[in-house]
Amino acid sequence: MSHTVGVRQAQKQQSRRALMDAGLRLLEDQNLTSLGVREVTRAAGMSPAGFYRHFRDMADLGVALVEESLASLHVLVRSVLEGRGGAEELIDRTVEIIELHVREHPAHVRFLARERHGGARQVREAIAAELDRFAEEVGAALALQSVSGGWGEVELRMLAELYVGHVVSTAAAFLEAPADDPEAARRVAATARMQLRLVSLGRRHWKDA
Amino acid sequence: MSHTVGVRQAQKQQSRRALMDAGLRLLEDQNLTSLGVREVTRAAGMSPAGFYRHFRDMADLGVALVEESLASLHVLVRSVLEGRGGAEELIDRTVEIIELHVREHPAHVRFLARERHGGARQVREAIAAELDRFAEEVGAALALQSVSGGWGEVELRMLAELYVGHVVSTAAAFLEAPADDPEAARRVAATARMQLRLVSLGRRHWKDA
DNA sequence: TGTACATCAGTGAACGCGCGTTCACTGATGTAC
DNA sequence: TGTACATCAGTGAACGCGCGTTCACTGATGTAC
Repeated sequence: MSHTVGVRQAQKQQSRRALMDAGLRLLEDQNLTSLGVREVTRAAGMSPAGFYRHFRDMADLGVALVEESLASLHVLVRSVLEGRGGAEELIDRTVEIIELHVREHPAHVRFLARERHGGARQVREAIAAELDRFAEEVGAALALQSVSGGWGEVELRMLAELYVGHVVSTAAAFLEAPADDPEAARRVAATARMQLRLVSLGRRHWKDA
Repeated sequence: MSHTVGVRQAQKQQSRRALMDAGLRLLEDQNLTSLGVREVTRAAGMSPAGFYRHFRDMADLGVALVEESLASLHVLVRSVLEGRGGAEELIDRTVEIIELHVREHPAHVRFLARERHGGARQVREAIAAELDRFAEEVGAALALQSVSGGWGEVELRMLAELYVGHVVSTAAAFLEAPADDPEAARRVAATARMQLRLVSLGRRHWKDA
């Protein structure tokens, strides 16, 4: 047998998960600033005092949720950037991945959209910092593409931010599409693809001007 | 003298304003769902019970704030759309107007950004409906431009949504730029202008493809 | 393997507090004559 | 203009309630020998 963590530590991990899962579920209908310690522990089947064995306060749990949510987003960004193929295929694939991500992690996406401009500074800053890192990563990937020949750092960054902003908008739009209306999701996808195509055209002619 | 409203009605109006102003101020640091009746009335210099002479509950006050915030946004959208001149001038003017608006109504803009994906459904829906109307308005204006010759309804709508999304992102970016760092605001403006230029290029070549 | 002690995740009771909402009221404003 | 009554925005007290946080505790798990 390989090394296993102690039973006690494993149980603690499990309780922490229960708290985070309960929090994430409750945050589908409310903001972090109005989420209560008793509310979360009740939903997680734990006594109120137990909360403090895991988190200093609610903002602390919020930051933990940011990390988790962004880790899953990171996977999305990477898989988009690693894509090979022509511009059209890349665009189709990107939109597909966004839609899939929203469908598989709706609570995470909703949490990020909600708290990105929410009331808890720590959480807001954690999200902003991570989105910034994404823009950097995207910028580095764009630099490698032949379409970006002769582009300066500032231009690459501006384009990267345009893309990141677009991903955020599109994810939010998928989230708002009612689950019982597949047509709405299809419209969101079609719009996102066209918008990416238009941006792609702009890129190709940027150095003509 | 022309007809004046009664003294009583004018005083009531004033109290309502005091409540909305106090609410807007308090909402700079927190979400609507965590804003309290007692908190707002305290800040407005009124007894808690007085609140109910003006609003049914907090969400009701929230909706009133949405209407006010979007009325001021509407002015922004119209003044952008009415602009005449070449593409470059239009872009410069648009970004200037966004920056000015954010600087003059920071609390309104912050409120909209925060509650757009916030916890109160009524408020969220009020904002979404109004942003939709903006997109429609922008689409109608785009249809009149010569660059859009031969564009279908769906294409115009997709472009309008791209623009509205960009305005929202840019406004949020201006908001996040520290007030004591004019260089940060200048960077946001420069990025926004470049992005609009890139989109503009994409538009011009859309029908070539 | 067994024993004696240490650790610490989770408990349950207790605290003081501010909350939302209701109620009968007050007194300035409005209205009818 | 003056008088008598109606309206109603805002008050202040009261209610029951759930909140966040603390505390000494319990008992399962971990560790040293």
